[in-house]
Amino acid sequence: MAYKSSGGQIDVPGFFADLVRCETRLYNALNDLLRERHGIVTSQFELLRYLRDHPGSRVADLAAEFAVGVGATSKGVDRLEKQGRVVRQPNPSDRRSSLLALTDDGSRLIEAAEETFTRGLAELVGGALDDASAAAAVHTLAKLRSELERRQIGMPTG
Amino acid sequence: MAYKSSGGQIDVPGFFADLVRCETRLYNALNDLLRERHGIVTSQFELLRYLRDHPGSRVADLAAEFAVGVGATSKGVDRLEKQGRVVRQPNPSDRRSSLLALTDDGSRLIEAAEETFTRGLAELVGGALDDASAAAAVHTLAKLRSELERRQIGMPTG
DNA sequence: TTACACTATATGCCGTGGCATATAAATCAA
DNA sequence: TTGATTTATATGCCACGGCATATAGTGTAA
Repeated sequence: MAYKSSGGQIDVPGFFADLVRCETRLYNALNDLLRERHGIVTSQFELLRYLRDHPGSRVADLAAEFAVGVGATSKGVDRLEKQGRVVRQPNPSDRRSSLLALTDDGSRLIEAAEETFTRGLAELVGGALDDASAAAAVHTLAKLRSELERRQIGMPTG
Repeated sequence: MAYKSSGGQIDVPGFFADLVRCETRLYNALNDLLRERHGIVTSQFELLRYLRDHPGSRVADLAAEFAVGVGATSKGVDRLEKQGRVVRQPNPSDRRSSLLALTDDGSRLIEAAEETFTRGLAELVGGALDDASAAAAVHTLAKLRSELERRQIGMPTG
């Protein structure tokens, strides 16, 4: 296990490897669950959930939140719009952009999918977050995230 | 920040969101660094490093390590082989598979790239892993990873 | 108003991964 | 040994993201 190196210093590459492997496996497993029961994948789940919680967002807002390129985000919205789950509404104060919102169908979908997501994730993570270190781990990851966001690290070009 | 919910229980969905966002941004930033200086991306870096540390691995070993489909892994090896960084050697005990190894060029590349990777990552993560919670976070993530691997969670179909 | 820079989004081409399938080889049953 | 099953990898088609570029709209300065 990647924990500490001999000197007691943190093994940062080992931490990164663990981070990536956990993310990959959880994402894959949640994809399977959500695809089977609701016909969406995790990235779409996250996008829909964000729109539910932040109606009227623009493409650029989604791109910044998820650290994904604006072009890719636009295409992702296209797909959800084509499926009738999201609508682009004209932005009265800037005609270059649209304000995004869920359709009724999208709203129903996200409510059902969130149930699947929350339960599934809890089961996947299981007891691994129950020990004394877990709260500290959650705190550290939140801190790392906000530092990366503050420094705008890892934002794709377009 | 996703830390704890009001009841003191861990906010697992919040933890997952932070995990994914950290992974995305770090991966993106490391892609930029490695692409600019060595012409590879992070997934290729990880594959080359694994082959350096586990020479004679097969495609299936890489797929299991990275929780990536076997087909995708095969294609990834194709690309690195085409670039002259990896070779497929006949497996004397099973002619269906090949034993993979780095070329001299691949060896030189991974040594140089590891320097970039390690320094870059340390700089990206910065002080976010220096506080008292950090060791606990590293420990928790390692534990979660080994649990997911033990339960074979998130392994793609093919 | 007109010209020019800037911004927000959309689109095209490419690389990469998932999944289904094909193929070859190994293993097993008889 | 032969035929059936399983295993390991490779390949084809599709979904999706990065990056470069195109297009439309905004803001600014003359």
